Amino acid sequence: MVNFDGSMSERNDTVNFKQLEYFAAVAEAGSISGASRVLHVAQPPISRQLALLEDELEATLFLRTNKGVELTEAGRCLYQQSRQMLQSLRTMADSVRDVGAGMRGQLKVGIIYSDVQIATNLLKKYHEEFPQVELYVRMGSPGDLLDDLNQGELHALFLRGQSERSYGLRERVLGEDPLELVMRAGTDPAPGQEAVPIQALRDVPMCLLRSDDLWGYGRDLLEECRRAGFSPHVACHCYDTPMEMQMVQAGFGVGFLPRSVVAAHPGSPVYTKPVLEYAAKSYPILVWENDPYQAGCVKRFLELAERYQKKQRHRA
Amino acid sequence: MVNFDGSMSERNDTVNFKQLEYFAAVAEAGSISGASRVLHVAQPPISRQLALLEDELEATLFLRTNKGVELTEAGRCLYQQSRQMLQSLRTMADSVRDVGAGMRGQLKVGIIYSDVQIATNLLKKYHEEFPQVELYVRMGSPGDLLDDLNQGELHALFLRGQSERSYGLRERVLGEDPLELVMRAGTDPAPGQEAVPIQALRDVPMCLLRSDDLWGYGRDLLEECRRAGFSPHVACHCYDTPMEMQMVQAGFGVGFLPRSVVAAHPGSPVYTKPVLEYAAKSYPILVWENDPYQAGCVKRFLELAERYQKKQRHRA
DNA sequence: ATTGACCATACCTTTTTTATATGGCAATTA
DNA sequence: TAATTGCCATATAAAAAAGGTATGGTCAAT
Repeated sequence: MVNFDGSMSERNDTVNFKQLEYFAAVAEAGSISGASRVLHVAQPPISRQLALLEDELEATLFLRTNKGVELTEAGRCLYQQSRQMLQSLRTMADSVRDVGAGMRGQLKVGIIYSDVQIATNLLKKYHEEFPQVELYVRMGSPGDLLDDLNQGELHALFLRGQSERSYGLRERVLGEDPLELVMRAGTDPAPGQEAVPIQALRDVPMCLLRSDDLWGYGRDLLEECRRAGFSPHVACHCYDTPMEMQMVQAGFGVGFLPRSVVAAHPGSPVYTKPVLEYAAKSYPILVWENDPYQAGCVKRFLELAERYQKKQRHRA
Repeated sequence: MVNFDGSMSERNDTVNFKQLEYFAAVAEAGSISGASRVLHVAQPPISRQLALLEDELEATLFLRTNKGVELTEAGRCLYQQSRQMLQSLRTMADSVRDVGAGMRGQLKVGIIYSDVQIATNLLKKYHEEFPQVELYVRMGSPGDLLDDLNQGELHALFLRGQSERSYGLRERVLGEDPLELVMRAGTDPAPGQEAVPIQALRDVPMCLLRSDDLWGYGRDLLEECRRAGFSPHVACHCYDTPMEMQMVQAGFGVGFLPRSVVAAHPGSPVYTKPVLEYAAKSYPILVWENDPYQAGCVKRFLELAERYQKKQRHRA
């Protein structure tokens, strides 16, 4: 059949994967009828698709003999390449499926210093379940991390919340952690005692997180002191938690931090004591964007966090 | 539509090339309707193929918004890979087309020493016209080369034929070359003369190709000498032409070779003279298998050889 | 409130693919 | 020599897939 413009009326405008599959099966079976048995497809369709492929490629791919077919040079050239191609097609499909299911992908989380322990615990569990997901972790101040979250550079943050305080985002409380005074021998305001009476802080220099960021652990303590009739001297305003630890350790004064932060430094000369009259708590929370369409691996991570929290609650 | 076993009745069993093309177009256009304008296909079919692809890959590839679509993580994963895939599919098709047309592939030829010049001339022309074909050339004795040809390790041979002698294969005479005596000053049987009378060979030692191979150039000369009433002394039977050249040059005796072989060594002390009464000729021939199905590049080469021969004939 | 741009669905038509039936060819077998 | 067998190609009708048109829903901008 020839069109009025002289061109053959084959409307097969590009090579089809099905044709490549048939072709490869024929090449491997050594005959069309053999391939038809393998593919569970009748012989004529394969014959036809092969002919279409040959038309499309303007080359004879097989020598037809009376006991099968044999690859020509062009056929061998196609066979080598089509095997790779079919292979990478399957690989591609699998990897997309994995990404869709959250088995593969990228998970980017931000962590504040106080949450390093709980975050790494949770991420460890996550990694055991989804080892193919690439983890990106960064540490920073709550403000910086929230900026990155808003710009979509991070998927979730480990922060601290004051009970029900909210960031206008989705969040989940992961646990609780008493806030305690941090000190070392020599700066202990109540040596030998289990807890420190708040009045003992009256003339003690303090090292606190600056409270002009989102909030520092010290702000509520200072307010509590004012209610108790005095305003302690803040010897040092720290921009971050590890620095506060260092200053306390260096003897600048008494700090005020979640107990777990100090507990994470076994062997350190620094230790904590509660304030006798003031049982404040800090809540590690996981914060994420209120995106109705999260990447699969982020979903899986948030689900894991939910299970984790449920378990913690039952334990308590 | 759900089958009785609970599975969805989608019969789309593998990713389709067309689906990838549509997908890539949508990703690039940023909207389905945009892609439909680019592809000259209505919007609903693209929408449908996209849905099929998403079903097949068990992943949402695009976020549908009211002003277009946006790639999800799985979509980005697919896009990166599908671009490469589409690209290499086209490359593959082109390369197969090239092989089919004889523009690309492998051409393996065997050459006997006497034919080096004519062979390299012809191969040079071929290479200029088909620079992408990889050439494989080997030199050897006619017997070895014919073995390789029969085993399919070589596509064509440059040999010498005695006028109408045949190898049971296809062959084409490429030219003609007078057979002459080879000598140097000191072994010249007729110094100062243009041609050597055959009787002058009576007591001259000769260096000839051994004649137990397919045939040596010397065999017919020896017969001619016997007809002339004498049998010359063969000082040295040479297994190959270059060795004969060396022996002649070393002064072992007089050789008998195609003139062009000696002419290819300008500056050599060796030169040729015809036998006065005996004007034998050697014919460079191209020999190939009588294969009804030659690789494209071999066909092109044989066609070139035909044109070359025609031109030579016209010239003569 | 209306319009416009977009995507999804329903439905019908066209194209493509498949399966069945059949014929030709070459090699093996009776 | 004739028959059989296994192979591929072609013709044709049925099934499947893809395309086109019409239409409805949603959201944002007018």
